Amino acid sequence: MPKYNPSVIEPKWQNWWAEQKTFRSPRLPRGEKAFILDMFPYPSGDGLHVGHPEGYTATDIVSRYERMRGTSVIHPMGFDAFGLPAEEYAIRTGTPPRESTARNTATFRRQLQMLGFSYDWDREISTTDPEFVRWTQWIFLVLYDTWFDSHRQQGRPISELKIPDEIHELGEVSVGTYRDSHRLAYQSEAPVNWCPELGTVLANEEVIGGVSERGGHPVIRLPLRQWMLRITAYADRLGSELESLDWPESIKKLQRDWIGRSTGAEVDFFLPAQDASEKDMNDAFLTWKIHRKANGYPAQVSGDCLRIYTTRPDTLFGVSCMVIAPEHPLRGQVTQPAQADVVHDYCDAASRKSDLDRTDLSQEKTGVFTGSYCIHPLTGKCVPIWIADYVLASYGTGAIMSVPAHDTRDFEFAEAFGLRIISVIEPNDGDGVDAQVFTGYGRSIASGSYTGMDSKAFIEKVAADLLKIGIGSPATNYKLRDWLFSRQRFWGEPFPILHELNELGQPTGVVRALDPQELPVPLPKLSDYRPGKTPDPPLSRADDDWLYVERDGKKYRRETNTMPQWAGSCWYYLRFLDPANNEQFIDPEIEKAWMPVDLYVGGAEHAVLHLLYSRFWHKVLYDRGFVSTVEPFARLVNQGMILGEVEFTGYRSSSGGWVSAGRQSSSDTPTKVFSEHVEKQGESFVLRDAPEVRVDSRAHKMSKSRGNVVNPDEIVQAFGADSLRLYEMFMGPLEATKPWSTSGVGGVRSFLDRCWRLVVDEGAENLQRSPQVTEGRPTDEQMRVTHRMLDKVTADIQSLSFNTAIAKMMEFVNFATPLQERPREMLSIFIATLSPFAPHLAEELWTILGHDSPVSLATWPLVDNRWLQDDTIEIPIQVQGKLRARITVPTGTDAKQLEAIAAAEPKIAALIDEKTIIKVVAIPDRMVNFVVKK
RNA sequence: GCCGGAGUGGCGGAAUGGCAGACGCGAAGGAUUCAAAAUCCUUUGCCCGCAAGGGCGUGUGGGUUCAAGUCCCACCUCCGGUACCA
Repeated sequence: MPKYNPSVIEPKWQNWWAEQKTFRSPRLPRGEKAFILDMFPYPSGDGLHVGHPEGYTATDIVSRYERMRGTSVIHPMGFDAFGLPAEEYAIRTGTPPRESTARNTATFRRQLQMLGFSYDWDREISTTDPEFVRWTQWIFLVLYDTWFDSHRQQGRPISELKIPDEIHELGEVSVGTYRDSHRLAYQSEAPVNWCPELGTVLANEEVIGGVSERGGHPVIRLPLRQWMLRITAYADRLGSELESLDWPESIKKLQRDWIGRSTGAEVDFFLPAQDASEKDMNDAFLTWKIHRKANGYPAQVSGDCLRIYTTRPDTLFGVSCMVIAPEHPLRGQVTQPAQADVVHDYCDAASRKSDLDRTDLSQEKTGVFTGSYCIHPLTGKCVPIWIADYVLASYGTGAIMSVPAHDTRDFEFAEAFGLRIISVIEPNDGDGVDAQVFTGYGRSIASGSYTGMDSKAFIEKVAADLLKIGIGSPATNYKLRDWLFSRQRFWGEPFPILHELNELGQPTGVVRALDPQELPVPLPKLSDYRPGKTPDPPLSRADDDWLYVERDGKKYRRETNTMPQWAGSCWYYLRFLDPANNEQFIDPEIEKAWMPVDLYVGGAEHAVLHLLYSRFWHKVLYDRGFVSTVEPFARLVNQGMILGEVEFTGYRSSSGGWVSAGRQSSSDTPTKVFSEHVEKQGESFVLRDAPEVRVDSRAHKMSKSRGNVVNPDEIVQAFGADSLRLYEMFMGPLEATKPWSTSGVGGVRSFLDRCWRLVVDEGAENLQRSPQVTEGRPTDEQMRVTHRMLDKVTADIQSLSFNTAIAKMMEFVNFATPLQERPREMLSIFIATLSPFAPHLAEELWTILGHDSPVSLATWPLVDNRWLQDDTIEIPIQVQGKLRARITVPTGTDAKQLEAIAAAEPKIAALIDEKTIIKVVAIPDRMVNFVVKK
């Protein structure tokens, strides 16, 4: 009784593929190439999740299909093993990260291999391999050695940075400082996001709503020396070069919004001596204006004015006050003695607020008056200066002009402190008139010589006017901040950087990059690798042997921060192409031949992290001539999330009775209800035994705490890898979020059983071909069904519509199962078509059908178009757009004939009899519609 | 609040503006079996009807069209993301 037994045939073919190196890719592609890439996983301690195989199966199907079409395919896999998840696991289980990572990686590798993915395992990489780390560090040196030429919009070697004469004159140290201030990798001492719970600082992108993206821990602001990457230099290109990419629009938009380019104007407000008389103030203001007109708008602000950034210079006449951030550099200068105490208290409180507090309390605007005034450059009027924490120091100039009539936040601020609200824009035609605050564009009122102008024209003109008199300038700003690139954790790449020490062992502030030949810098051996409660990195506890080095007679201390999780993933795709190269990070010939990535599949959660960071690195490598493409990932597809099985939830009150869903309060306990106790009533589900009680029906995210996590190992054991692969593709569109259903896996398993029985004689003693498999020619009908299936599956693979491809193959099996004679030729086409989806079963059946070489290397069957057409076709006939009858006509029957045949159809004839036909729409091979007069 | 995405049978889901519900799950019936499992076959959107047949149906309300799940306008609900960026 040879039944379909995946637990035998799956390992058998996996071993065979591994031994034969069936999926090895050539060094260079021959003919067409396809670089098909998955987002490589973090080998966490929990093993593979059913979400992983979804994208991996999709790319595997495409890879196998492309290979069968004769394309040179590179389809690699590796592990992103540095970083917090692995390290947290290591700490939790008390094992050194390298050991736990090795173990977790082994589990992931085993699970991936168990699913029969056609990776070229000879190209496997891990970001933690010293050889990989070496090149990650090398790229850091490239970043360190690059400055951004904003005129050319290009990164260039630091040696090509022109040193201004006045800097030269100041000597070596100043030249060094000048260079350092232009490098793409630089150190900065600024308030950063410190997460005490994780024991590290985090990048902006890793902080969401004031808490850490990973773990949801609170984050506070702390000034610290950190390594930064100047991603903001590339902001324009990261935005504009998205255009050409075949990515989901939603992801492009997410990136554009994150970059957050805005245009507007900078305006300087004159800051007079506060104790001067009104006349002196006016004189000083006039002198200042004359000076500005003569010398133009200065690039650097001096202390005699307050510079603000606004996107709406057309509201300049509606200013009621200036607001500066608590951390603004002019804070001390503008704070009058009488206000010093309140200002100090306010700013002190603001600095100690966590980001979470700042956002949480966002409803109520707070602030303090400084006691100072500045002078409006166009009206000459005095404007009070306030401090408020709703203004961010890190954006624009850290100061704004507050226009309560036309900005919601300014309005709230003005309301809270009773400030004047001056309306300067009238809506054009009643849009938004009833709102308290009008933030739209319209016609200017009470705006001096600009009164009556259209907002947009105003914006252009005033920016130009201000530039002419040296008081303002058009300006562009970005929400994107420079990338905080260092972490106070153990499990990451050490920086290839040395800090010079003086005779006393104190850092001199001079930094020295290692030579490429000195790489990799290994991680030191530590007995305690846990993060500290303070920002002092674990690496600072390393032995002196590691920590201190001597070069050219000078003593140095190594950088003890490590790189963040994202470093390795920024460039791993390149290393896959040339994983063993120990001369260079990649051979340019290989890079040119394989790049860019033709299909990149992964989760949407990386939309602004990994995908933005790696694009940035890639552009730097491109500018420096190390890679040949501007963008790394030509086509991106996000697979949707797989939720847990649908659950019904009822609510029980404290007295034990049921509470209808929607009416429950937080004191009622959610209770799981089994589906057999539930029925549908109208729009909602209710308890079968108590129909007045509604229950919620919903699939939830898989999580350990909910206990709805599906383990791929168990599914493979119960149904086989081919069933898991097929089910995940059959659930619905790749990009959709969809709930898991174990009985659905059973469904595709029985489909595979049916495939097996098409070929194998289950009644026989031994494994042998079913006697119903014949050598004869397929009938015309069989050819039609087979080629139509093939045609549909081929098209669906190309559009990644795997669910409908599988449905079509199921239809084929439904057709073929009752056949008493099943030509081998027909079955061979089917098995070849099935093979990218269920490769193990396909290999086995292919062999049983008598083929010598594996189906994985077979040629994708060619669609014969003559089988796609029928001789006759059934056509719906409508009257008044309603389906009334069907007729069968020869394919290609023209409209006139079609109309005649349709009108003659008895039922139609009865319906249109004695009625006036106004119009007949007859479309050959489609439909006929009679429009009649009532 | 803002930005995405989605609302189609009991469920997952199909449908170049042209026969709504392909395919699968579940359910019901039958064949096979001593019996069960497995397998095979049939039915399965809702309502009226013994039937033939008819009516109603893609979140709601309008519109465009000979024809709308699909296009346009307004709204509702759910899911996901995001939060003072001037």
